[in-house]
Amino acid sequence: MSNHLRAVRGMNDLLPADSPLWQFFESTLRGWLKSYGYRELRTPILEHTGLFKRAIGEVTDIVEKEMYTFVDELNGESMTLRPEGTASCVRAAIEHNLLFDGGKRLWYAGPMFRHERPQKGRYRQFHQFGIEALGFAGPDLDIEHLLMTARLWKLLGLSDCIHLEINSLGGAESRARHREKLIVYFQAHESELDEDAKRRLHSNPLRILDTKNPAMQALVEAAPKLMDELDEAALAHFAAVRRGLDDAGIGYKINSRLVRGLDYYNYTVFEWVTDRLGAQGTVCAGGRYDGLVQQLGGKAAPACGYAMGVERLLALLLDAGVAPPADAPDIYLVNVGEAASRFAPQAGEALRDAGFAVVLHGGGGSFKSQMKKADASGARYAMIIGDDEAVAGEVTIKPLRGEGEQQRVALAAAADLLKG
RNA sequence: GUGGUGGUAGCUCAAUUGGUAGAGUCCCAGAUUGUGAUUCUGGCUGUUGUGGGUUCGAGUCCCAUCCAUCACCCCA
Repeated sequence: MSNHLRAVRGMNDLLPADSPLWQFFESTLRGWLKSYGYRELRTPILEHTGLFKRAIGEVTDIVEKEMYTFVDELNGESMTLRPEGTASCVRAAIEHNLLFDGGKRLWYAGPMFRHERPQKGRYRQFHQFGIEALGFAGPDLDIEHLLMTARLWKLLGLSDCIHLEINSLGGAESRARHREKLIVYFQAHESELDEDAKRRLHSNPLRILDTKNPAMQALVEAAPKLMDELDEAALAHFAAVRRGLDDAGIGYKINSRLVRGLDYYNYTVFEWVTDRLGAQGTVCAGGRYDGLVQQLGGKAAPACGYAMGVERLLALLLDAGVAPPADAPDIYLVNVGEAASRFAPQAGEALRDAGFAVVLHGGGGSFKSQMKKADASGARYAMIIGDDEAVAGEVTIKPLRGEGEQQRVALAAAADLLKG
């Protein structure tokens, strides 16, 4: 541990002791996704830098200072490790004409990369799971996404600690109008702005609304509201989304300051947040991005989607005391002696043929130490083979967990004995 | 990227005003020469995150650096 070889900062090893929780999470997701008819899309982890600049927005923090961008020395191209999943999905959908016969429901999962200062729930390589519904207009897919996430929290047992916040950003014209009014408003109060706000005044005035500075709360409260700029279509869309939530009995809070960090969003945006993870409380977030497909060179198509942070959800599961059982074989095969060590692999294969998970003791050792390993493995049964069993073609089966006597039987009868 | 706190055995932690680094657990062996999980006995494990400095002497004080953590920032 004291040597100089370490993982890169902010990038973590996932150890065998951690993987049962990941596997529980992933298998829960697979069943849930299937129940909504979503299909997996896998894209490369590396893309041309231009994709993210165009999709996410040149002046966002992600593009300005958080991307792992480098020049491929072999051909001079600028490459970027993906900081999020939506851009790649849309790129792939356009490239392969996935929308030629109508809308598509897609999901993806995998590592994303952002060069941020690590803290709990925020890593430089982190994992996202996300959904994109491409080619669907109208509020029905927005509603579907909110209902399905609510169902997932229930499946995971997290409903009590996650709550929903929604907002509508309206269309591009509304946002442009609002932006101008904001700039005028904040310029009139420039002396009251803090450093961050001054910096954002022209680059991203919407984000000033998000400030946590208590001294600016009153100023922000009185700022022009985006909601006042929404046109009829946007208001109707938002009303329909809210009605869908009401119909489903899902509680939510309208947060007029909720703005997403990526430029491509319009209309509905939402975040599922928790108060149990400190500053990194957003566990799932997304919204509608009707302009992105066309913006990236495809035929215009409406779309919406969301992503969730896997590490954050796993932290919540851990916090909630969810602990899937560790991996354990059905049978641990103890073998002592030369004849036994030749017979043991055959016995192992025979039991695997019958569907059992069998760990063969390796590396020799005394009978006693092998029994200790058998117990520590978590196996339900120890299968014991000594030289006398081996010569007779028999095995001794000893239950390690419950009651029951050990029995010695012919190998051919062992599977039936264990099943009965 | 900015500021605060912290790093001692695989794990959880201890070490009086600077005086040769310790316990539990884990692991290994034995008590029981073919029977685990309990008990008893014995044993192994460290460049005190790393590199410098002050000092007769540094886990302890100083500087730098790395990592973690909390907040900011950002966002999943």
